[in-house]
Amino acid sequence: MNYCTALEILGSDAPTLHSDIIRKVTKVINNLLEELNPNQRKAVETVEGPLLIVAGPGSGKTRVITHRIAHLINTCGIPPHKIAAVTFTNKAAREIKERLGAILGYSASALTSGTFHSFCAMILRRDGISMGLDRNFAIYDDSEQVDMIKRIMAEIEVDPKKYSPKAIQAKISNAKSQLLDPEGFRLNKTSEYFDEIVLRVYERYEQSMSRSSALDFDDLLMKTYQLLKQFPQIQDIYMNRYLYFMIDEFQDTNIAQYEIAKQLSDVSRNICVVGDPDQSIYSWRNADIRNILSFKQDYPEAVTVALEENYRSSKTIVEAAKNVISANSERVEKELWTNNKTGSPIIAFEGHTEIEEAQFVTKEIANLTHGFTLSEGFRCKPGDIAVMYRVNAQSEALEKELIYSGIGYQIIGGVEFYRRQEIKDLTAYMRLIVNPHDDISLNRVINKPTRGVGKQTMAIVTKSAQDEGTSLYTAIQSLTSDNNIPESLASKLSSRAIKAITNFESLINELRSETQVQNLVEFIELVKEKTGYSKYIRSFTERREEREENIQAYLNRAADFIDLNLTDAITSFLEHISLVNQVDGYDQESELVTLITLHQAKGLEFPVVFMVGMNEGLLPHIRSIDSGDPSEMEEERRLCYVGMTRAEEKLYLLRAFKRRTYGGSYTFSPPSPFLSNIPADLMITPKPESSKTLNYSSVKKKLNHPNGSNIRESKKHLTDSHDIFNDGDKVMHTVFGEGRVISVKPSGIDLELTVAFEEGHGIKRLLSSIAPVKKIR
DNA sequence: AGAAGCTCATACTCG
DNA sequence: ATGAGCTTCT
Repeated sequence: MNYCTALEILGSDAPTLHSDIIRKVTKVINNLLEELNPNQRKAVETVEGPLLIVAGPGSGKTRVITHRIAHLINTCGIPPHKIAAVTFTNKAAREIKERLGAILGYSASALTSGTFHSFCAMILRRDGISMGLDRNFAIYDDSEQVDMIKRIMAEIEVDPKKYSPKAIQAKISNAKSQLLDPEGFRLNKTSEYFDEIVLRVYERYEQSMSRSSALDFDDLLMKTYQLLKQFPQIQDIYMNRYLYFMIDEFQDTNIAQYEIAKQLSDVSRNICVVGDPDQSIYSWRNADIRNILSFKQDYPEAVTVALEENYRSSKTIVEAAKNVISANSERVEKELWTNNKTGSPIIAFEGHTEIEEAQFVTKEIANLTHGFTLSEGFRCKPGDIAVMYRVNAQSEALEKELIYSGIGYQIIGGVEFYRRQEIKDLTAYMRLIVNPHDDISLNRVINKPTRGVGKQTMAIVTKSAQDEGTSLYTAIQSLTSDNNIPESLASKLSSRAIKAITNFESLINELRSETQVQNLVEFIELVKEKTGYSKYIRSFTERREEREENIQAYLNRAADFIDLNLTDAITSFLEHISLVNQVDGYDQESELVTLITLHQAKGLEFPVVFMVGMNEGLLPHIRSIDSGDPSEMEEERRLCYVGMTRAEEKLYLLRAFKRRTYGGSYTFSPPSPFLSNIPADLMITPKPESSKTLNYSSVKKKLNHPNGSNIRESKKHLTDSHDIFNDGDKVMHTVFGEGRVISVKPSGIDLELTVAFEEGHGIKRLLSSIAPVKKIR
């Protein structure tokens, strides 16, 4: 391998800066020089027959996967197109291809790599027609699934207040993940009445989805399974196509995914699964950890290789993470060790509120990137730092502080781009053009902008579609055709309404037969104009710029598909919209601090990791606590483990003494119980400085006036002559012992203190003049 | 038909 | 705090 080859491999995204080139090339060459340890080598060289690789965090899993594929191609002479590697994210798939290219010296584009969902979508677009699927099927995400369920509940008169549509969606999704169609669900359901309701909805749901030529995420899997099962000749094609099948993140696959993998490797039995039970964090998405046990049963001859040496993290971090995960009881004991140096201690800090927590993060980031830090000598770039949290809402306080301090960040997820209103609207138009029977999309845009198609009209159209068992589009067609019989539902429509829906029908048909424009971007522009959506957006006063920016960003993304012919471009673009996930947007080369949820952080690594919200109620999340299900608590612990093991050199575990729940009041927030599993000698706790609390309104001021003065307000709760009590003060009560002040508010001439006491005394309200309470330290 | 205003439940992790 | 979904007003 020389520089020239390396540059070729870097291909289209080749950096322009010389130093960047040197850095990238050095990286590529280093990959080649990487040595495999004996177990890694065994995993790479075991190519025939079933193989289970149990890979701890940072144990070189991706390296093993790519080297194994390279070994198959280079040493065993297997053509790349005979190999499939299924990963958890599209990003991971891309990474495998890139790294493989670096090893091989040429791009192995013939290799099939992607997520299960994209892999299945491909199979269904190609061969689903055998089972009656429309080639142009729409893919519904969970919110569209819920929309559909609500429609059905209205139709069969089930009260959505009594039975939550979301809960029904979850049940249906769960059934599908286990390959249970409505009949299968009927045989497996409990005797609870709720299950009876779910069954009724499920049956009708399937009909409506089919009328809309739509598949949900679970359908992509279940229909693929059914297709391969019902049509052995199709299974044959794929079975012989993929002689080597690899699954990454196996601990987070569901039953349907595993069954498909088995179908595809039925002949060769060359199935290699890679996973770590300790990093299983998606059971709520129906991932089934039992797949690992099933694998051993289904393939008794399977070779198991354990990768236990961690190359990623310091001894301190590995030790701490091990102690946290060891407290799980539903767990197979597993080794994890590292030869890395001890490194710096974990830094634990409790902020007074989440704002102070965020301030600590911000200040520490500034220190780290400028060379002055709590642990001496450590320096890094903003791009080396990630801040991780349990729920997206936690990013708010962080963002405000980061903006305030002028630190650039990239946020992964949040309100996902493709889930924004205007983006969904435009996408609905695009989908409707490809597949006019898509009821959910039609419903979404038929009156956006307003076209005189109101609730009344849609109720009649819907009724007609239900009566005839057709899509809304078909119903509109028949209601607007000349030869409808007088006593039909059409007679209930005013001539104005008939005209309105006729116009919409022609609009869609016109766009469907559009042949003037040649590329996707021009086409979307055309759709925007012809549907009146452009004008509609301009008519907004609220968030107008943001909406327009979003649409511009949409067009920019569409530009990636500009080289394809229009039909292919639309299909690929829509597929992309449905199947990309949030982590796919993560830019590894970015020089910005990364804000990310713990779930999304799986598979990533950073020199410096801040985990914020190490509080009971957040991690573990209150829902898992409330569920009373011990296995949910264990999953929260695994989530904590995943977060900790992302860190290479420095790990911060931060919490807040009290947190704002939502919008309103603050609640006392105990430390996460997981913290107590970390040996004290691995952690240091910096003393909080005399803190000035930056409140939100001052940040807002700052944001609105970027050149305005640096207003930092300190929040004082006390103005009169009593003893000074502030939020966060430690106090001693003669009966309840030590506690901490949560809030202080005036009560007449007195002060009412809300104090959280230790040792089970809980939260008490006290009057400062009466209660035997004294400030300590 | 459609906008404005109201109440009410809802508030995690996501391909 | 926010939005879905309902009611009322124009």
